Amino acid sequence: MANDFRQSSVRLSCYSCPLRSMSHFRRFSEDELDFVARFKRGELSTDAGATVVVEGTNSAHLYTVLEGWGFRYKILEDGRRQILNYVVPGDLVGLQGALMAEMQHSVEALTPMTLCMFERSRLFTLFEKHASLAYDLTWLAAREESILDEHLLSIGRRTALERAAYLLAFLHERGRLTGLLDETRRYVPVTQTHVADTLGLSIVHTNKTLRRLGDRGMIRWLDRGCDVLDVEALCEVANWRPDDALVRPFI
Amino acid sequence: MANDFRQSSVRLSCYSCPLRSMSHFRRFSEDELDFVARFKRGELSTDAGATVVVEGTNSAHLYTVLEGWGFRYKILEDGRRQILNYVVPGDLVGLQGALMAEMQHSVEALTPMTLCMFERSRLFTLFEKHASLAYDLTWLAAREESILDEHLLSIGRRTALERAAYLLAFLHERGRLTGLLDETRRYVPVTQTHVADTLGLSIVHTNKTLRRLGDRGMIRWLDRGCDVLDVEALCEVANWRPDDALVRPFI
DNA sequence: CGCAATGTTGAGTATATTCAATTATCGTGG
DNA sequence: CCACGATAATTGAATATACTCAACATTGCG
Repeated sequence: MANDFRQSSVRLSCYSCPLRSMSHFRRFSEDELDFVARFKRGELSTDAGATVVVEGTNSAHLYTVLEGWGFRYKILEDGRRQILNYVVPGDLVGLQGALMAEMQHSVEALTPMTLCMFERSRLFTLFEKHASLAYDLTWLAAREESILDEHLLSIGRRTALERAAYLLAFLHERGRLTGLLDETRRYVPVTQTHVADTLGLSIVHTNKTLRRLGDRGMIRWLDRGCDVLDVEALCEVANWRPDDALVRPFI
Repeated sequence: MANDFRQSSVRLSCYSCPLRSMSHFRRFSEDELDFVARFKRGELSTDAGATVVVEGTNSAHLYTVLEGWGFRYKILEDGRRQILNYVVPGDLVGLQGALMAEMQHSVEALTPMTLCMFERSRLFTLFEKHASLAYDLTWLAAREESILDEHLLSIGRRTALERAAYLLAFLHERGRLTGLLDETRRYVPVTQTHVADTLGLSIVHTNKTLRRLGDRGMIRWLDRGCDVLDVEALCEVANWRPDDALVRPFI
């Protein structure tokens, strides 16, 4: 439950970064790759359940997710928790802390994770020397913003069933694009408590709502997660279409 | 109700921009100011109720708010609307459209507004020539993200009363920092429908909730808006503290 | 003046929460 | 190996919260 970090034994070189070979991420020039390789300062491996970033602190580091699922959240004083968004390979973790005074949210691993670590103090150099990478950073921030917009629409105006359908379709899509899910691996690793804390519902009502999606054959709930059986149907219920941007930046 | 744009007769020079004299916004170097002055392509003046940006379109422009209040929103096919955030002087409008394929939300004016217009096509030049301004752009995107995080926490996990208190404290704080509100002008220009669509509540329930805040002497509802009488008390109810960052970037 | 938008209120209904109890699964230690 | 506790999922019942419907008051504007 507490922080549980392992020092990775094998360290990946940016030159052979497995994410770069995926069609979903944009190609780098040799120049950009050289810079990022020098920007990188290490790797962080965590167990499932580990807290990677703590609200109110200010880490000297900035991360990119290499492997695994995680989530960002905030809690109120009395313990009420709201999950803000999920992180998957290619996502930045800790940009806020790098730009502002301190982190305004925490990040926890859903599965074992590997993160690529960068020196916060060298971020401004990136802006000075590599406009294209700076542009990508802003792109990533703008995309996070548009995801949060959709989440707000969901929690604020969709019904419980629509919200649940949206969330699972959304997670399935993110997992699919980043190589975490495919035709055979369709297991989204969240508990019903995570779903409840994302949708702004109680666990009991979340359970009943997920059951309804299961009854309609759209998902199959297993222990600590579910298989997404029919993404199209989920999108239909939620009245949502995934963003069809083909390539995305990645630092 | 429809788009209603006026061509401004008097056009402000960036060198005498009224926002720059405010302590809330960071100072520019002469170099930066020169660039922004050339980046600027015009001004947009709108009436209250005008739609400045339409979801699904892709304007050739990017804006900075100079005067007035506005809001960003999304709607579902059947008309359900969710207000995502409010815009005040110094806020960027249309960054998403400038970076991604198209706008994922609309923007509407709450009061008459003046916006400073920039050429989208020249955005990349900003990244190439002015790292400090690019950094500011990313900072603004990250801050928008952290505001949306707080909104999500609010809609997802706060009670109706807490949500309403948070929203009014939040709007009052934003207005105060950007010169829209002060000791004498404390009128926040939103209808109860706007509040409802921001908080994810019905108008009827919003009305009853606002009345409770009024009964406790924290606000006084007027026609199409309210006076915020006791921000401290609102913050207390919401269990929220405004961000105490002193200066912020502004392009 | 009359319409349109906004704000208000009460009543009945629907949705979602809390409380409480039960089952299943997994890993740990005896 | 099995008992045990911890976490997760499930279910029913009572209650609270929020929504819809409907009617009416108020204001500003053409």
